[in-house]
Amino acid sequence: MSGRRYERIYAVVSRIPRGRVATYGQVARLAGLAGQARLVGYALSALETGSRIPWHRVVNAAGEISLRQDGGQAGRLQRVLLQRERVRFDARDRISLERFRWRPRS
DNA sequence: CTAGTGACTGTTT
DNA sequence: AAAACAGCCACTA
Repeated sequence: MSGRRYERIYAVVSRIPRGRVATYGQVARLAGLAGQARLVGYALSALETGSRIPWHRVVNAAGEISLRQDGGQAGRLQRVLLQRERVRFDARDRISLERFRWRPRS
């Protein structure tokens, strides 16, 4: 099912702590796949419902939730899951990366 | 093998 | 500030 690249991506996403978010590009870089942000989105879309991977902590470079396909259902779920972790959204439905971006040590 | 697609992003209009 | 463009590459048909 999952290739080597997907596993690396999942391993990075799993390290994002509660109350923090990472961007697709950031996850790609940390997984050793610089410049392949789209692959991260592709890998997350392949996750099954109920997966243990904290997929909801990954947002786009603008600090917005990026889920275009599902009519907004999963997007609303992602927002709720993040708000439960006390991640705040502004009036334009954006998260301040300045405040909530995960900054792993080296 | 080729062509189309997409939970993206940095740069340029 | 917002939209268009051009790279990016695994996956599917």
